[in-house]
Amino acid sequence: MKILVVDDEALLVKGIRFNLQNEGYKVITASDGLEALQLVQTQNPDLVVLDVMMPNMDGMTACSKIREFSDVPIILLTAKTEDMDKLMGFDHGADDYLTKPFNILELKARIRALLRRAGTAERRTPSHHLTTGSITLDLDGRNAYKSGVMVELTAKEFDVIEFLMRNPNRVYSREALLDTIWAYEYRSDIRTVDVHIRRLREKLEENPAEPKHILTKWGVGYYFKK
Amino acid sequence: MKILVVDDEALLVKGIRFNLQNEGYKVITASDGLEALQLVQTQNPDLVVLDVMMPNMDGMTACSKIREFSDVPIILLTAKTEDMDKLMGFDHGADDYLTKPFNILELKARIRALLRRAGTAERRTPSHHLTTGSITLDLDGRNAYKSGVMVELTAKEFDVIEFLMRNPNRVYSREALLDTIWAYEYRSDIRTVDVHIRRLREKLEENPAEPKHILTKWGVGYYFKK
DNA sequence: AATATGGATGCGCGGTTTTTTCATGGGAAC
DNA sequence: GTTCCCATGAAAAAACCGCGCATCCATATT
Repeated sequence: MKILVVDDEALLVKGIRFNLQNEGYKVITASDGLEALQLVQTQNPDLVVLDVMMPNMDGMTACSKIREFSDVPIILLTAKTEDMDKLMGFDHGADDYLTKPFNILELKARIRALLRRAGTAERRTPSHHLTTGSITLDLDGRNAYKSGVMVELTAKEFDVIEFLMRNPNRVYSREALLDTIWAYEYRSDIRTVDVHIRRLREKLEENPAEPKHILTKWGVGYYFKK
Repeated sequence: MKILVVDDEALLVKGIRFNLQNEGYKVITASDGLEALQLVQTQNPDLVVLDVMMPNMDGMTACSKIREFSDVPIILLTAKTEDMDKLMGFDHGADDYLTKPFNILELKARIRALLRRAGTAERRTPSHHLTTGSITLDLDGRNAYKSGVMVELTAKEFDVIEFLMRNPNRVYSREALLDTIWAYEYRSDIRTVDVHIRRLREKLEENPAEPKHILTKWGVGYYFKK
């Protein structure tokens, strides 16, 4: 079981890490919301402990954003009880809350409870997502997430990346892509595929010039590397 | 249990907050009727304590307006016993009344009683509402509320928005909407969907030209963003 | 029965966004 | 070094949506 702990107070994180590792959990850490978002995406933890007060992106916002693409159980930490009130009002999608300073035993108990619940209880509305590395497709909303940040895709762009991600590590010629994705539409120029690949790289790759997932097979076509 | 306390006398609010928090309740506050209306809408408290004399919108009016879209228990506070007589005459939908100055112990007792009663009553007749942001659907009355203000919807309009709000963040093509909402009726023109979406935006969005919830997914269809 | 009213539907124009096409330069393969 | 092949920028072409307005239809009113 892998737990992501997010807080900008290094000492507190160190303490939690020590305690949870003693309990047999794997622990990864982040010090702000943005980092947290990326780690949830790339490391796929089984549970997240998230502080509310943080630089870059606060815990509430991070929580909402994580919920856009993941159902991982989340525990929010807050410093004051008054903040807690505010927290409870809005639906950030957190599963549990804890006020600082807290008893480490209580945190451990709540983690156990949540993991048990997540393991048995049926998920809320089963969300339809497709994830590889830092790229996630939201099949319902027809959008993508790059390191947890939403990226809007056009209709054709989505069709192309969905097909490639559903059949990873497999090379498709431009003709094949036109046949499957453009199907019975007017048969367009073969270079059209290139342009869509370019747009996808611009939107989804960290460095579009050196793509890590949306790759070219020279003289053959394109493929999605998992 | 979350309680909304509404009064323009800051000192009194502070006192009530202190006492109720000691009792283990979460407390949120407002200083006039308008603010109260919004908080009931967005924060969904379990009980409301409402002063009658207030700027912007008095407690009686606020009470009536809250009743249009919520069954939350309400306790009205009034300064003079004479006003109380008047109050009792009209039906504002309040559940209990208290004359200032009151004993804090009495307020606490009445809150306990109301919450207990609501706890059992709610299980029998759950109120049917669907809320996101400033938009609320009244499933029984088949009307909508925009920031607490009632908006009349026609039959088809209600069908469309109800379906979209029950399945938020999910894109539906016009065909899919016609199939599910228009079901077995005569299959109308695909543009019909556009027109209903337009009407809904005019009625429910703050700025219909820049909708925040009822959104278009270019080349695909429409969706309700939560 | 005739008329009025309000909702649902159909159509087309104009502006916007997406998709496709095209030209050019730079890399990869041999 | 030569020959393909692909990436990139720009711009044309096509597709699509929003909106006003006309029409159809059902129900209520007189």
